[in-house]
Amino acid sequence: MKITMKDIAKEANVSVATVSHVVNGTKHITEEKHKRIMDIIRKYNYIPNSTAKNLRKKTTMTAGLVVSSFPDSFVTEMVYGIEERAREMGYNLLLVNTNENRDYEEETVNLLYSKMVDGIILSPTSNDIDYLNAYTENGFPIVLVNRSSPVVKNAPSVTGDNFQTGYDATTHLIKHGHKNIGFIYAVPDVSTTNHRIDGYKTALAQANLPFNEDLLELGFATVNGGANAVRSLLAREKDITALFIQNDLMLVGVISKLRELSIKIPEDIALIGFGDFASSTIIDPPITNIVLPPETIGRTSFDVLMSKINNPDYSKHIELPPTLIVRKSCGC
Amino acid sequence: MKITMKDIAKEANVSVATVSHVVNGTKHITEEKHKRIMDIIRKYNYIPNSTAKNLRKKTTMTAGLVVSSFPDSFVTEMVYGIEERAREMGYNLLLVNTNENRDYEEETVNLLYSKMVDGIILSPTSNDIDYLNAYTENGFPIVLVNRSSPVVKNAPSVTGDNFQTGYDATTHLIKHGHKNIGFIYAVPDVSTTNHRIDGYKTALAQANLPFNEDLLELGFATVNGGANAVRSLLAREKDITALFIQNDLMLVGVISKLRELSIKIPEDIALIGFGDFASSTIIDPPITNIVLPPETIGRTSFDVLMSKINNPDYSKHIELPPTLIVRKSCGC
DNA sequence: GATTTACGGTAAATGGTTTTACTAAGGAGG
DNA sequence: CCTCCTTAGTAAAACCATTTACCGTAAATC
Repeated sequence: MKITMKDIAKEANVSVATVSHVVNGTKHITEEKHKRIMDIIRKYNYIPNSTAKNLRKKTTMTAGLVVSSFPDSFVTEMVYGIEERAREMGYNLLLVNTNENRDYEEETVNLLYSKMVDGIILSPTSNDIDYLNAYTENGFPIVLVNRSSPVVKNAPSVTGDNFQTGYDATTHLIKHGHKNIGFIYAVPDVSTTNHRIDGYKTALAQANLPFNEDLLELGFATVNGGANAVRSLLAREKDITALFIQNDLMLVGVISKLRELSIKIPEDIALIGFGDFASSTIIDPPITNIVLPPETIGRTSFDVLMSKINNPDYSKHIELPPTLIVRKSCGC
Repeated sequence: MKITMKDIAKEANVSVATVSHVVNGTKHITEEKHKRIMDIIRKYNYIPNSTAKNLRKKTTMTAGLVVSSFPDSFVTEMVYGIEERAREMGYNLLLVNTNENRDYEEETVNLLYSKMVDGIILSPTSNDIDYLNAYTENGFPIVLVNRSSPVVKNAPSVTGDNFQTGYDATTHLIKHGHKNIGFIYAVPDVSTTNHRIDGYKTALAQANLPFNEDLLELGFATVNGGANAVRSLLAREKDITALFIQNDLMLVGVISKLRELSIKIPEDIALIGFGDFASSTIIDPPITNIVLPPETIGRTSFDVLMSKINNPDYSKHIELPPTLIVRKSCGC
């Protein structure tokens, strides 16, 4: 049978209040009683019941973390950063992966709310998440991470600067003389993709190059997804000389497929990938990537959640800048 | 202000018990009252407080997941499997990464216990975890995953068959004529490493080859860690003709370093890696890996936790077999 | 017609803690 | 000696739900 504060109090011949004060140091208790109580606590290896404590204190020191595409490598690193920062701040994390399912996301937020988490860090499945406003407008702290959404009010966000990401990658390829740049992506209708496409378009426009919608290719975020995407893209658009690929797994598929088709990288088709994964350096040719800092995004988002919890008016949209890591696949 | 069952009851002119019965379907309530109550619940968007519920019911539908080396790719896939299975079973997961810190692991188990999780899935930092027995002997459900430990009683485990992993990889290299096989690993004093070394030794013994302790090299589980490990290993042992590397990041470092030293793979040194990561196929030469199924290990471990929760006597040690994925780096 | 049984509903206890408001006792100051 | 603080300790309320035990009433059974 589980031992409670009441049991300790009884054995020590004091009130539960006194035991509570000893446990939490909320009031000075005479040396003698303090020792007596502590001895009994240790004797029984008493561990206070946080659930009861949470109920009373209306706080759980737990945050919800809702991600949409675990275990994508970017998301994984981000989760790592969030978990680490949470741990440093004495918080625990309730992790849920929605697998890009919007309805399940909504259910999950409900569930986490009912579990009385102190706040939620959410990487939404889509832009269509106005259900969140019911929470945020009531002052429940929610911060958007990685992906943002224009429809939700009163929720700070921490993301990469995806416009700049699309812009920088595209501009770099344009500088190499490319005019027909394929854009391969994995998730439609989310800010990450949309903003990168905006950046892509803007870079083209600034170079007086036309935007061709057919150069955009959606695929699954897997190796095969990448292979299939590049196959159908190349079948449709013969003049492509460069590819900007938004996902590391897809990139592997793309490379396989290009080799299979005896298309040389970067001579025939230049490549820029997204996200710095370890083997980029040892692939032939070494891959040029544009990267955003997932761990920093994660850590920052937790800090923002803390700010939001402590100050309901807190409202910032933080965008972290990308870095282009130039190697050989872009033709440099 | 948060709305409670009491508020609903008041507005509906019924007792809280009745509201509870409507919410949980625990008793039949007349159509008319049922509707009246449900309408009010919807009107206020009432969400029951799980903390109060948990306190009363002594169960939280939440499990603790304590991993030691997130975001290692194997562990990440495993976490994915666990999370997915938990979700399917209506459970939530409290995720904590101990970063190979044994003391923090102990603290964490305490914390999770106090949070009244229904059980814990733990990937321990070391073999030295007898503190766990205080929990398991009291019937608190703990299952060990990925790594097991001989000192903890009454805790089922789900791991890969690491003995076989070490044995199969080594045997394969021996068949290619290799006699001096380096073994590069990242974590000392854990079952995964120890069992693989046992398998390595057994394979050597069966081939009447001597075991040389100096062929074992410990390094950090990073790209640089791999590069450093292979450098110091080769400086010490000139005759090495094959390497078995336990970690994908280290493998990348090893390949970089070997190329830097103009050592050809597999002609000069053959390679077997652990774990199937996507780019294995596009690296030159394609990497031969021995793999264990992290997602299945994860899913299974959650099922085992369910079994343990429902039956305190449940006690199984499940080991999943490895598969050798032969490509070119081993010289095949 | 007497006795069960079923049904709908509720009061109150319960879960384990925190926290407020109060008491009693001892000490200081005048 | 009286008053005023301070201090150590405690009783009880609060947190928000679930669940047991019970109470009428009406229907069913013999």
